[in-house]
Amino acid sequence: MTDSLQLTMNAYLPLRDVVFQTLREAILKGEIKPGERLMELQLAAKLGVSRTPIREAIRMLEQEGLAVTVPRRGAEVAKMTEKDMEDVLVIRSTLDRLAVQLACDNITAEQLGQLKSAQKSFENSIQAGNLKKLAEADVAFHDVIYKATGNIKLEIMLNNLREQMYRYRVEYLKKDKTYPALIREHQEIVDAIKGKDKELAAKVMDSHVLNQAVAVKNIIREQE
Amino acid sequence: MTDSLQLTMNAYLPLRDVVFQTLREAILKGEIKPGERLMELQLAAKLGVSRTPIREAIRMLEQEGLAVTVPRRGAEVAKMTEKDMEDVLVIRSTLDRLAVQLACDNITAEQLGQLKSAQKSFENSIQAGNLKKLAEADVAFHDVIYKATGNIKLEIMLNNLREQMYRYRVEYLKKDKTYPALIREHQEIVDAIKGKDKELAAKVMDSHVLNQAVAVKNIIREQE
DNA sequence: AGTATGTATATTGTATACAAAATGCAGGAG
DNA sequence: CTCCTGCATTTTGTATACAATATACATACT
Repeated sequence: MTDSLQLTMNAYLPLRDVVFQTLREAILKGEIKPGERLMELQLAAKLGVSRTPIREAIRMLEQEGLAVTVPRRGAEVAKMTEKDMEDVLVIRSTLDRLAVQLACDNITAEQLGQLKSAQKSFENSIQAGNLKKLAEADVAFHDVIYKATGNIKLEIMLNNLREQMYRYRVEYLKKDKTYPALIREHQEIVDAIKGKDKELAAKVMDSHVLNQAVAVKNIIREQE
Repeated sequence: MTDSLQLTMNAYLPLRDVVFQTLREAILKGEIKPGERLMELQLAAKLGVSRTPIREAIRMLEQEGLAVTVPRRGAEVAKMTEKDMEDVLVIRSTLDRLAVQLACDNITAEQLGQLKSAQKSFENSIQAGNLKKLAEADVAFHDVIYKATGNIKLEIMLNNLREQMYRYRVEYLKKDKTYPALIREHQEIVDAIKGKDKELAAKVMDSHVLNQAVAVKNIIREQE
């Protein structure tokens, strides 16, 4: 784990929420690794709070699938096996298809603009070789689509599913050099949504997600 | 709320888990109603534990979508609007289709047997006019299918989605007298799975879920 | 009468204290 | 040398104490 996890004491949010966000970020960025233990006293000391908000944050991480706890032994960052990832990908591919189809129906002009600019920023990040920006732009791209569905529960679920892959996906973006393919796929998605062609959109999104499956599973296999 | 919520002090589970299960049950059964506040001190007194496990249980309920909390005001049982229910149903219908198709591929002989006996018990409950048993049999029926997918994450998600409808669904089972249709639908699903006809299974499951949509939404509309 | 303000009370937020279980290690028996 | 046992330490589980905020009601002012 990084030595100094720091709380960004923003607004007047309950500490549990701040702790939750902090730990979540740290896990997703890989600063705390799968299998690493989440010890309350240690975290409390590191973050300068008491155990209570730490414990509540852990309960929340648990329900998000980012942590696993064994009674009387405590929590650790959830590991994902290849099978887990496969399971998640099957679900995600199904729901992503649904999402993009709903987006075809419900997307607003403003959101379409956001989608295009996310796509632009994705391309730029690749040219600039900026991986952090690249990942962010990719998240933004899909976020616009999720929001455009008009189905908040779906948005939350898809964000959660994406989250579970994210740690591994960052590695994949580093390794996989088929960026042109990614750009093309994104562009096809934009076009399909713009043309409100639900069938096409679903098809393209499906292969977009499935393309990642192989790569991400390779990453996991290496780690096992 | 019921006056005496009681803890079933089973094994040596952490209290937070016992509290969580207890509250969850109470919410699903309608013993604690949507919009009702979940006050820590009150619940702690009622269940004979301190506030700490109550708080942790609430954090878990929150992530399951069964409770909503406003900082500095506390938690209450989540209300569902008609729109919420529509959103959930869209997702559930998609994932139920997926589930039944996966089940066609992966179901074991034993599970097929369980499916048939769940179906039997469903019919018997209707004849006996036992609503509690009826609801349980229905849950069991779908549970077998979820388990048969071999995709644990999917199983968890579908259980969660079902859970969110459950409170309203109980009412619907009381009102809606189209039991023969339900039996027929279940039988069609069993047959499709037995014949490993994925297309048919998906189609039947889809209409099965969608049939409930109208009824459940009516219940909600009445309550609003 | 209506609004504003202050105060009491209820309730959540956070920290800490104490209890119980798990873990690791040392020392001894075989 | 290996395995078992028991103690010390760590860590979680639960309860409680204290702080801060929100809520409700009463009172005063316009």
